[in-house]
Amino acid sequence: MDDLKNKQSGNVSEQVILNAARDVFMEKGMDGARMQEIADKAGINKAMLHYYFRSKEKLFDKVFVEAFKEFWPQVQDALKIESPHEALESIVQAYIETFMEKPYLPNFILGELHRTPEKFGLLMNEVGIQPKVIVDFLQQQMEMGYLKKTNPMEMMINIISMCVFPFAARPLMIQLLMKNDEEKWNHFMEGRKESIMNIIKECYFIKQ
Amino acid sequence: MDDLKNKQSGNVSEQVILNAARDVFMEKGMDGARMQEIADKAGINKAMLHYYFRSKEKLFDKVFVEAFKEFWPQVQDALKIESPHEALESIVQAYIETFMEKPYLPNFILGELHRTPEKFGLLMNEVGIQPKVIVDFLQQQMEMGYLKKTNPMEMMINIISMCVFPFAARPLMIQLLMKNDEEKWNHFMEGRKESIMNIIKECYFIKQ
DNA sequence: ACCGAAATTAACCAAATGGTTAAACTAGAT
DNA sequence: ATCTAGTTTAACCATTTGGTTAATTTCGGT
Repeated sequence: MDDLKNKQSGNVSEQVILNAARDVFMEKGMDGARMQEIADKAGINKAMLHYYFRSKEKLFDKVFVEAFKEFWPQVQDALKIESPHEALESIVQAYIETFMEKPYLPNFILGELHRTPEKFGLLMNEVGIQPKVIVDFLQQQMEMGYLKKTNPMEMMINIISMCVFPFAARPLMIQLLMKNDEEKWNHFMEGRKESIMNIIKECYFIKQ
Repeated sequence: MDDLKNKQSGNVSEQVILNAARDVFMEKGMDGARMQEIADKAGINKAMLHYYFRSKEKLFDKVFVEAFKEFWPQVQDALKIESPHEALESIVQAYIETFMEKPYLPNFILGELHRTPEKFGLLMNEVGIQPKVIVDFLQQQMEMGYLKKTNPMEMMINIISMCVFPFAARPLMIQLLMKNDEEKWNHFMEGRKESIMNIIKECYFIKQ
């Protein structure tokens, strides 16, 4: 009856809760999420949520940090590549592929960012995020003559904008541009990896 | 004592409520907003909200449609200009300037978009929004040889992404890139009107 | 001065919601 | 078998929240 309930090992339940919490928080945001819904999705009693994570806010923070940790390293790793072309290609790929797998993530982060901007800085530190690494990387490449000399911050914002914004506007795009065909959107985003690289090449790489 | 209370004229109170509701909904979103806070900000009794707008949802919808109506026409008007260069410049300006005045608007819209994607299509119709007009415009210009022949949808997404995304990520940018200096961010966005145009020119205009 | 309709308020209500508690259960150690 | 510490649950609680009601006020028209 109570099929695969894993009693003995406490940390299993903890992970079950975190998974359920991630799903619900990602979809509804902090304000829209309900502890009961998380408990239901985890298949446990609501009191367990508080037993493992004291409060809704604590649970949310854990989910938030975990989500962030899941995607930022991929961006950071991309910068370890020497060739600027490959590095930028990796960044574009990291953003688009990570978010293709977790389409709710961008809006989740952006929403939370507006809800509690103060808390955000602290959490960023905890995860060790420093957008300056991208700016610095671009600046270096410019100074070494591998990229056109422009404003590196502007360049970073442009690249991230083109990668991330479509995810933020995804439901709108699917409805109004893709005639409700999700697959069409996925296909579009697949192609964008290359098409964004073309823009980057045309605008930022030195033609020879 | 009760200074400038405007009793008799119903539509005045109605507008007072709508203004307060706009402020609160924009900042907190539908889920985070509280009817009491709206009433307080409007300086009236909570029951008045329901007297004029039946329910929270009805009030929210009104605010949402009104907000949308406020900015979309500016985008649409920009397309009436013949010269593609000036038209695109107007679009970039319309987005950036509108959102500079209402920095919460993008996140408000994007958040709602994820909360109730279904409702969104209906509201879009009510306001008369049709992103296809931009795509069509670009396609025309390409066929007439004024713009490079590329995927017009992709081009539109790129332009809108570069214009709008920084607003969605505004608190993050201010904290991590601007050292909490909001004015610096405003200055950055001022400059972006031109810098985005440069990208557009380089990638999409035909060089002669 | 008075009437009636619209506007406004205080008090109230039911449901939802985050959180708590005390008791019961589980499993490994002795 | 029993003890104990960690786990799980049902029932409960206080507060919040959207919404309602009935009475009162306001004000233009007569």
